[in-house]
Amino acid sequence: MSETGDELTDRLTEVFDLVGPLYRRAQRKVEQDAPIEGLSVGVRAVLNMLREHGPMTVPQMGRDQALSRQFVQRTTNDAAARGLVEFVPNPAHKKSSLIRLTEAGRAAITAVIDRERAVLRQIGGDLTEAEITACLRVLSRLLRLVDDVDVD
Amino acid sequence: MSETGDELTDRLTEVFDLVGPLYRRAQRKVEQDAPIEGLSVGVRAVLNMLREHGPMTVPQMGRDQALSRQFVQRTTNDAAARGLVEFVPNPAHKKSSLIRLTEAGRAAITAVIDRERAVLRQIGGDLTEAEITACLRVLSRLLRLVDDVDVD
DNA sequence: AGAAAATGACACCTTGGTTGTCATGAATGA
DNA sequence: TCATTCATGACAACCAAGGTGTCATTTTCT
Repeated sequence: MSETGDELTDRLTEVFDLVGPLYRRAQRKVEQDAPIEGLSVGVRAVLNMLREHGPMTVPQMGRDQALSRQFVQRTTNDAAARGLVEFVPNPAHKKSSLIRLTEAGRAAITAVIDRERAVLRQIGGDLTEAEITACLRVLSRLLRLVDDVDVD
Repeated sequence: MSETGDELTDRLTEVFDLVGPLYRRAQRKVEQDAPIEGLSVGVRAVLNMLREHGPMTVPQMGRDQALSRQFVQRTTNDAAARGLVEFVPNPAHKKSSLIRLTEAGRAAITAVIDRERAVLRQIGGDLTEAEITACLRVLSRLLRLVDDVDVD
């Protein structure tokens, strides 16, 4: 094993290696948990964005999550077909309407999030505020690093 | 937004929300970076496991990364076809051979990792050892939490 | 007003990853 | 020891996440 760099870099690599398994297992966990509401991970992501940021347009969501515009579009249309979101006229843009959560959509995403939070809470006690803050900072930095990949 | 829980849980949710985009963008970054060596993310993962743990069997790798046995098998066969890994007889198990990096395989994965490390190093300076340690701890906890999902 | 960019619709494709089945080789317990 | 059960590998079918390409319409910019 060549000693090319500093210790920190090694540790960062470890972080990266953790993200993969975590993402995959979490995804399975979610889709194994969510079928009651029938939300795919895509729909879940859209609903969650709307829940946090309020109404947004499709391209906005795509940029926000580094997903292709078309993918978000499809997902959004799907969510709309299920009555989870609705298109409201965008004063600033005739063609590109704002996407807003319906009551059903809000109920669905809230239920999912609450269930996830319940699970998260079980382990939260063991971790300190500072640790989580640090984690967020590290992940944000990593995210910003790979952020220049532009899609669409 | 219902105030159902503690602050910590909220922050953990944030962590989770960061893992998704990070995984996706990193994956794209890797596959956009790695084509020189021609490694898919699957092959990359296999080679990296072998690089860190030494020779292992396919099922071992699957369990380690929470991937289905068959997926790892396919990926491994692919890697073998490209001469990146080789099957060495397993004294403890006639049917299940150990998978070992070839010289070419080691060279390939080393090159990839080194390039990644170079990128990582750019931002490493901004983060402290303690922060990364905390991040690793948090992610590990999360990983353990969703760990009971068994595949295959 | 005209050119360039943004949006939506639609179709196609790639690929990461799983599931199922079957045959064979390994472990286990009566 | 033998029968049963479990682990492994091969092969195929399948699914879903997500991207790409194209075209028509709408917006924006100069």
